[in-house]
Amino acid sequence: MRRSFEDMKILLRQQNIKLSHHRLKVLEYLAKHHIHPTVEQIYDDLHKEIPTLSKTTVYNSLHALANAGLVRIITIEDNETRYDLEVEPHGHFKCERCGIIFNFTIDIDKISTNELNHFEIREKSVYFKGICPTCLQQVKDNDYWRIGI
Amino acid sequence: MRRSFEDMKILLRQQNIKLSHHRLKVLEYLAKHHIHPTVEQIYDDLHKEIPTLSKTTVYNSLHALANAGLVRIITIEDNETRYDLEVEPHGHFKCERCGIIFNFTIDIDKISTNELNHFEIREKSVYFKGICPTCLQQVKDNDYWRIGI
DNA sequence: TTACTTATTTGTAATAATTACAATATCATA
DNA sequence: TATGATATTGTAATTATTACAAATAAGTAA
Ligand SMILES: [Mn+2]
Ligand SMILES: [Mn+2]
Ligand SMILES: [Zn+2]
Ligand SMILES: [Zn+2]
Repeated sequence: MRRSFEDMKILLRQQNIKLSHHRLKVLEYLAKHHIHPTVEQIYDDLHKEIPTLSKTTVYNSLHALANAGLVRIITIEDNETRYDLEVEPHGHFKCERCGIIFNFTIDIDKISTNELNHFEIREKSVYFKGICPTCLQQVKDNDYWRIGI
Repeated sequence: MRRSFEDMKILLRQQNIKLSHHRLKVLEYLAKHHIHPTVEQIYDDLHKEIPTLSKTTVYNSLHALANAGLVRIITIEDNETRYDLEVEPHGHFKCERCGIIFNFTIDIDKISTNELNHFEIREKSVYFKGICPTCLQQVKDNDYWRIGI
């Protein structure tokens, strides 16, 4: 249920957010790489293509896109913010060994919130941490258990 | 279902974590102030009592206590880490206006995780953002709606 | 107690992510 | 093409966290 690139352009136009070259490149990057990238990753990769791109512009673009509701900001670790084009509610699992962030579907409404009746909820986040299957296998092959991860 | 101070001391001794004066002060602070404080808050408040306390020690103590399983690290915003003595699973609601973080109970196991069957889950987090009842009222009294928050 | 060993604390410096801001470039429209 | 508004850049500032070595405190056994 991912939005098409054209739909996103329309959304941006509706909200009077200019479709500047760099913004579209950032958007395109997110659309191509569903890996919840960091600013660093986006900047490093795009910089190869667009040598004049600055990191500030990546930040600016992501904030503009987030305000427009096209991009979701994911905070799992306090030392890195990650960005996601998928704005439909879903959970995130971060592997503590390889760092990859996986999506998983959740029925967010099953989380009872009767205690929050008088709160206005604007955003819901669910994230898990642990070890992914690939890393579990590697860990089994070696004996890294001893060192904790 | 909060742990008693004595129980926590026993846990620390079991794990061979020394009950140093400063660590106990940090622990005591968390026990008295269930406000999910930042390092800054802990440091500022304790520093009045213990003028020789350094911020590094607050970080060290919190990490030691977290490793011992007595303290939970909460990452909601990427620019501030918060700490919680309550390690039983529960959700957090952060008010985007006043910044207060509220607890709420969740039945974490209701979140279906069949997609994560082959993952080893070590930690689950649920947090919401929005506006708390107090702020909603204040906002209604004024007309801050216009400015978005 | 004392001497010795080990862990903690301190203070400062380094790191790293993000933001602020002013100058410059680009875009949209007339 | 000219004009005004917005986007982008580059740099500097800010801020949270970590690294590290020296000083201090705590723990232990004689
Ligand atoms: Mn995602
Ligand atoms: Mn809590
Ligand atoms: Zn992994
Ligand atoms: Zn509030």
